[in-house]
Amino acid sequence: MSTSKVTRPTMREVAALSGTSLKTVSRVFNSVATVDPKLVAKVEKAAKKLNYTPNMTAGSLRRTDGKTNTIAILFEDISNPFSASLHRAYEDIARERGYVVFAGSLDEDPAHEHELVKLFISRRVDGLVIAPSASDHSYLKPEQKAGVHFGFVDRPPVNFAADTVLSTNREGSKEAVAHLIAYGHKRIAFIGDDSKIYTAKERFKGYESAMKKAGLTINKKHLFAGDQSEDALLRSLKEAFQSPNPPTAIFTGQNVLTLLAIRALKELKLSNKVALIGYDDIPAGDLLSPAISLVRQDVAEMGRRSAELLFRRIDGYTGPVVEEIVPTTFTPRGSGEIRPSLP
Amino acid sequence: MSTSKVTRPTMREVAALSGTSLKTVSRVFNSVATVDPKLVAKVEKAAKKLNYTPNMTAGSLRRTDGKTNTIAILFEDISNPFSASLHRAYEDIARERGYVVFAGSLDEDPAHEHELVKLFISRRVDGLVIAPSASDHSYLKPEQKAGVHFGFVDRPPVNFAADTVLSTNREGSKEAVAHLIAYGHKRIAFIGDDSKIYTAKERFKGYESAMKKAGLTINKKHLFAGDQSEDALLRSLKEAFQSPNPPTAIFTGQNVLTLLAIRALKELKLSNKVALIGYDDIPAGDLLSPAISLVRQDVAEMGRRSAELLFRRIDGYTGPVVEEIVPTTFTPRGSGEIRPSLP
DNA sequence: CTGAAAGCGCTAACAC
DNA sequence: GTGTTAGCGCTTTCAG
Repeated sequence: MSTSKVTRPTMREVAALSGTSLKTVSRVFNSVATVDPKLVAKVEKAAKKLNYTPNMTAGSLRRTDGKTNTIAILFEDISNPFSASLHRAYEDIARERGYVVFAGSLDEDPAHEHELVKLFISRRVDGLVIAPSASDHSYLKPEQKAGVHFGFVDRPPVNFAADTVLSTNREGSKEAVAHLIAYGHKRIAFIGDDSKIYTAKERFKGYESAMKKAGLTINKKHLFAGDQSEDALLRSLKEAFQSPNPPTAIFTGQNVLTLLAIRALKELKLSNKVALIGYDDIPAGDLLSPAISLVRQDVAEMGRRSAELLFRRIDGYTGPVVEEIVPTTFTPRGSGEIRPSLP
Repeated sequence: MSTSKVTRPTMREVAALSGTSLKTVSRVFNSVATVDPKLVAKVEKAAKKLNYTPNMTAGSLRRTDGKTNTIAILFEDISNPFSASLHRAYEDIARERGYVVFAGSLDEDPAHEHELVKLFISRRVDGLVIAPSASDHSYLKPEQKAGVHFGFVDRPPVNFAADTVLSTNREGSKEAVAHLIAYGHKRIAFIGDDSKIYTAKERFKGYESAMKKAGLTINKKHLFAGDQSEDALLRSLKEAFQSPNPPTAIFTGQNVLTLLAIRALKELKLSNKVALIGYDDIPAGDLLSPAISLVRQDVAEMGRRSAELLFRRIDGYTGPVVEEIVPTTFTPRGSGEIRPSLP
């Protein structure tokens, strides 16, 4: 299979056809004001005739600032709703500035992260936002020194300094669990992600701290890790509810786990008996019976803030690194307001 | 705000430090087998010391095939689950080949489409996949002639020829509506997107054809367009159900509209009285009461097929343009199996 | 206000 | 096997 060569007109050809010089064409396409309108017209006519499109990559190669007007975002999985919403926020801000955005999925794999960062840097992106899976980011230091701008979102970097946007993981979780306690619950189960993940750790700490503050002891049998298979988790959840002194409420540390808990309660016919609050929004959560009470993150705002911090760096700002915290909102909708039905 | 200059080592510097030539360094980084292992080691050592990263954009500028190892995808809204799933499918196939992907949202705006296409072409992407909002794609012809490869997904191009992947919009809708009819429904409402959109038109045709085949007349008062505000649609839906001879079933032509219908039925307390089938998957659809019957598209498969077609072109294939159709699956789950409760 | 020459970082072509 | 020279399409610099 022969590989078809791309043939495109160059500025030189536009210059030749319009009877001007290469540099004049360059000026026209860069909107330099001091070009004779007559020449502008000639150039534009020739460009149109040849269907000329400037080659930005060639331009940025020679340009003093070296900018490619390109950023990259690296998320756990670009197809999950959280990542997809973030992505859109970056796109919107990028577009305002004529920037274009690369996206890649990390799948919780540090090797993956390294590889993608390298790939994007070899394309000379101006900035890179990461919701990291690697647990050490010192490998980015030379890149940062070389002028690449970094930002972190959802999870902070380790051994590395860059602007970061997080949400109130711990406080939001604490508030939710305190809410359950206020409704009379004493045996509250926690389902969390792999505790290696920053957000999972923080959310657990929130749960722990609310329990401690209320003088409640945590039953280790009521702690579930989401790093096992769905089936296994579903099974052990059901088991817990069929044991003596079962939990009367559940707090889930992430949206996929919330869906899992809903499924388990539904199968056990306990949906209206056991209270449930989930961290993170789930689609159609208000249409379920009962409607699901949630700790919601303002994902769009996180993206916007993070994008703005990144572009500020790209624009040359060299002030100290900042960490911004976007507040979560507790949204009672029914499932979190069920009172304990067991002693 | 001064713009910080990016300073990166070049092949020339690596050559100098390693005591070899520019070309040897190039060979090492392109894994040319015929380089003396001793020189390879020297080059690699120097590269590491300088933290050298090859500049792919400079490389593709000079390279004969001109490839940038970059593709772009243009979807309605990258944050919606359909687009996000497609996106992931392209990413996975792109990654296998060292390709990287740009993504952009069109927001049903042809001007937007033009602008983004231009932006991506100026970055010299090797291929471009569009789920189009423009109604005329003849503007792409010169680009195609110049060597850019195009693909279409979800909706076909107009006045333009390129590989296209669609799903069985019409047949899938027809099957769903026939299913409702088989359950005894005669007054079936249709909620569809703006009829300017290809998929909306096709899905309506499927509905129409099932109704016709069963000898049923379509009541225009039971046809709803999704191009109005959510509130307005919700209001007119409720009105229809409070009029004489209300619909006993609903078929919705898209996932957002399905959610809207669920909400309306819930507010009217008709969830268990009126049948509902939606086109497209909705998250947590199996957790609702009743669980929602759906016409599901195999989004990942659509993405995969489309990506493969695109890369085949990028690899030099010049055969005739193809249109591939990915079948939908009707999934009964409860809401579509409710029998008419009214005469 | 316009243009000619140089060169961004790399690969192609051809020498050695 | 290795190095030299030219040049991809553009912007910069500087002379006119």
